[in-house]
Amino acid sequence: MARNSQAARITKSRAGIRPRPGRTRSGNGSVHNDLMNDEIGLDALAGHAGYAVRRFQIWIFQDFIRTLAAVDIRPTQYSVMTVIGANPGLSQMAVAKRLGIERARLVHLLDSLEHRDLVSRIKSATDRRSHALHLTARGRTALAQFKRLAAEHERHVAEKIGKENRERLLQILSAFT
Amino acid sequence: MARNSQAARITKSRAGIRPRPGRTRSGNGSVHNDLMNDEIGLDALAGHAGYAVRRFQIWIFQDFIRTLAAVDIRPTQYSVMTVIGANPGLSQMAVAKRLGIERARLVHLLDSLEHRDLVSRIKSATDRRSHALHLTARGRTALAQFKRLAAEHERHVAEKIGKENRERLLQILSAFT
DNA sequence: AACAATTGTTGTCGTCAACAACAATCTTCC
DNA sequence: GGAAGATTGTTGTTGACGACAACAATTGTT
Repeated sequence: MARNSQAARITKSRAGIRPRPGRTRSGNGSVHNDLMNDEIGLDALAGHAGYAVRRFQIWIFQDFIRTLAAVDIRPTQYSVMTVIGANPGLSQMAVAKRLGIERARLVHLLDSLEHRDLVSRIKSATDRRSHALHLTARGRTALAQFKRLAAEHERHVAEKIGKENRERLLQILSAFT
Repeated sequence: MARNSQAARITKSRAGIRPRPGRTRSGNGSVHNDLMNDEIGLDALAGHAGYAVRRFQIWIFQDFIRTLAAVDIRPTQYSVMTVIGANPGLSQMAVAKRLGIERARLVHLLDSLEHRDLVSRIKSATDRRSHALHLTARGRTALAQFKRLAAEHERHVAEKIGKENRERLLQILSAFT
């Protein structure tokens, strides 16, 4: 169903992070080509945190998606289930704020998870505007498996950048978690 | 022109990274609410590199966009101009590979930059399929200003996570640059 | 010369962030 | 107590972005 196909697509294009140019400059023998080696860079792109972070984020998400492809769970879905699992009864607003998701977006995410019988929206008795979010029984056992796979993904990260570097990175970015 | 309005939009919604919940759980007094404090978390979301990186990446891009809003340049546009500026004459394929962008996407990016007279596509004489990419005179002076603003953005990053942490992070992620 | 590969281009699809508008439902304040 | 304002979930739109597929023009290979 539409996401499986995408997961499959991503699984296909895989290997090292970026298809670093096997050969770089095409046949153009135009101006200013002082660097006759094969690397393009040395460019001023190094030293830009945003660029490195973006590339890393793409890599890490692709690995997450690939590692959890069998259960068809994407990072955002995982984070939603994790938060609900740890704090049953939260409203959609609360979950959205916690995860920095827009409540508009959460609607579709929950629709999907609810259709898969992983999460249930229970009408709150005290505030009839809001829904209390809970994992279903199936959702709870499923989440346990998701967490095992997520842990495997984290091991991939550690392999990629080093165990200590991963921990240092988590520490540096702890303010954003 | 369509992007200015978006930059303005982003500029508006601003402050600390995330609107951390002032009040958390809504009025629902439902099941399992063992934690009576105001924080939702303590959840298992800590320890997940991908989540922290995603949040950080969002923050850093928003700051970049905001800092360069006056010149209406987004991160991807900046990276394209930087690579072309450092390696004049590159083909679109070469730039796409270097930046991990699809060549299909680069077409629109270059269309935009070319319309703004920042970049020019010059038909290669040696390979008539490809275009040699160059900055225009206007593009060169513009890029110099962009780089000054980008440096200001980097200072924001350093303020946010600490100067040493920023450098450590750049070092950890250097493989992805 | 025939066939395969590459380059730029166009177009489609799905994800995602940001907004706006709306009905139903609290909350506040007079 | 009731009007005015705020909040919650929902629907829909826009734009940036990554992944793909198909195509014409051109180059490379055999």
